[in-house]
Amino acid sequence: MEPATQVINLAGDPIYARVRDQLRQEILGGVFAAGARLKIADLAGRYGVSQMPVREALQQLQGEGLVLIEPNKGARVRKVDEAFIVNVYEIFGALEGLLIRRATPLLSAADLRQSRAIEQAFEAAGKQGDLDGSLRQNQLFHHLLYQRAGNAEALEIIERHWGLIDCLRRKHGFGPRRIAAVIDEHRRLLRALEDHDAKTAESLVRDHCAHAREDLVEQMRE
Amino acid sequence: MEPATQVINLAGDPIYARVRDQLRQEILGGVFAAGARLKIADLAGRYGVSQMPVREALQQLQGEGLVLIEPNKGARVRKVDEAFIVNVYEIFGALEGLLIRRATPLLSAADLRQSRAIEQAFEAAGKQGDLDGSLRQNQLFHHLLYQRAGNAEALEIIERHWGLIDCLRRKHGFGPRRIAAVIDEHRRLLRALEDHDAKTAESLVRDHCAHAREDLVEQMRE
DNA sequence: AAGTGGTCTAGACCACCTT
DNA sequence: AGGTGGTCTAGACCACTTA
Repeated sequence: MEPATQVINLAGDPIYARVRDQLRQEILGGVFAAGARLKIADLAGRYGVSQMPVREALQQLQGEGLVLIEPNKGARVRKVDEAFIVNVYEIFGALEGLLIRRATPLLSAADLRQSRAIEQAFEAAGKQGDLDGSLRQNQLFHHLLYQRAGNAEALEIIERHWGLIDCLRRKHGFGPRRIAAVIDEHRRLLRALEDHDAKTAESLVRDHCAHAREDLVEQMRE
Repeated sequence: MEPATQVINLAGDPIYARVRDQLRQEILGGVFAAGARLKIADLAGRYGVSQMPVREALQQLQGEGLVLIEPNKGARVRKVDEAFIVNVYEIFGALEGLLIRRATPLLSAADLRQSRAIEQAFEAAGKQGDLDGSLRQNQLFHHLLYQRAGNAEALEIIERHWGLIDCLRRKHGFGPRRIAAVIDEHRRLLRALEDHDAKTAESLVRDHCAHAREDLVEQMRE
């Protein structure tokens, strides 16, 4: 437990953010068993910080669904198994479907042009096997479109869980044919958006989420 | 600003919970203007507590969408206007629709019996004009059904926003014919559930959310 | 260059569980 | 009653903004 990886404050962002990010990675990496107690004092010692930033990090991870806090009782690791991934992707499907449906009639020609540009950057990164670039461009692509729906609250919920899924993706990667499939799905989505066909766009996005989930679950099984 | 309502710790629950609940009520009650800075030191003084519980309360209210925090910048009140209410109810519609669809095939005879019993308690409270009882039974009714979907993460997101909507309901009440309409919608939902008709149940729940939103927005306009 | 206000630390306090 | 561990306080620290 004590071979702690010290948290160093290189950049100017708060310590609780670093603790949160590292703790997320360690939970997803299996350092803490499912259901294990996360004792604040232990974590504070482990990361070389005091208790408060740890508390804040735990609260934020609870918002992502990774951790469960009971008042006056403490925090536990929530099990990140297939059921959990399925749940998160079900939320994605429902909310991203909603957002794309609302966004479709509101997209300007400039929005569509920018989406195409980002999609091309995604394709370039994908073809080079640049996992990090792929994830970044992919998020940009979806974020731009969903933003136009004008539902900041729904977008926030999605983005809160996105970091978690990205973390798993970085660990497990994509399946051999998944990148090509994503490109195809993105292109079809762009076509539906250009036609202002909200219904098709919604069902494409829902399928997109379902396929992403299937691929991630499959990668995690290996 | 300083005629503070002291937070007293009557029961055994944490101070941050009380600060959170009172701050929520005050934000929704219009004590803090939309977009106003929420300075931690001010709030700490106002409630007679130190800064940390205020920070925690703000974090949780951010999870509900009521407050926006920027690291190293502070917290602001998010405007609770019609657009915000619409956004929250859109999230409800998407997620509750998902949960009832998943729950329908899994409901046991005992579940349905219990739902009917809660629904009858709701009707009794409604007919007596017991607003508090109505809200409580209504939440119990939905919670029981959604729980069976087995998506704890989605349920948590819904419940996190429920307190906020309840707070608005307590303030503005229901429209003259809304209680009767809710009873009708609940009964139709129960019938669909008994028929294990997930598709109908989902569309009933989505409509239910839309109608609830329309009524609340109308009540708030007065 | 000082001021404002968010963030962090150390330690006290207190709720809950065990004996 | 004692222990464990979550919660709270007071004040120091530091990031960001004004001039």
